Amino acid sequence: MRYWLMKSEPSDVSIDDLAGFENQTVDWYGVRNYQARNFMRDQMQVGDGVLFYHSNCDEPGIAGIAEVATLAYPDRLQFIEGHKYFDPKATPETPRWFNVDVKLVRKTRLLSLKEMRETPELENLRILQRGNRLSITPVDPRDWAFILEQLK
DNA sequence: GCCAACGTTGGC
DNA sequence: GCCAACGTTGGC
Repeated sequence: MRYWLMKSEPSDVSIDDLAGFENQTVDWYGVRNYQARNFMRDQMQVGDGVLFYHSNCDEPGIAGIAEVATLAYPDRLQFIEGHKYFDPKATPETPRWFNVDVKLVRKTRLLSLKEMRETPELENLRILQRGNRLSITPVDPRDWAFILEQLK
């Protein structure tokens, strides 16, 4: 059992969008970074905890709790010619990009990036490190427990 | 394998 | 819209 922070732009998929989806689940499409892909493909297990983070928006921060709902499988968008996420080097036989499904557990209050930065207990959180851009990062179990406490 | 040029991310 | 930080590409 591991814990993750996963960024989503709310203009693409927000926590409220997720709540409205069938089974409150979304396929985590569009990851085109090898490190983030490897986390999904090689490490994620069904039931892993997810902090659902709103990025590139007015109020960046953690907006809800979710969980990994499937093992990783090929991202279907890599095969769709003309699509933003099309990858000409990927084939169904040798897919390059993978995604898991993510299911909502519950929407929470917004734990803003600002508040996280002001919380000394969270200083080691990957998302707060300088220059961090990875859209998927592991979360230490103690950080997970601390954050869940803040979101009660 | 090096590294300059370019593209992307994402907070501000 | 700016731009720092980082990742990728491709010539050599």
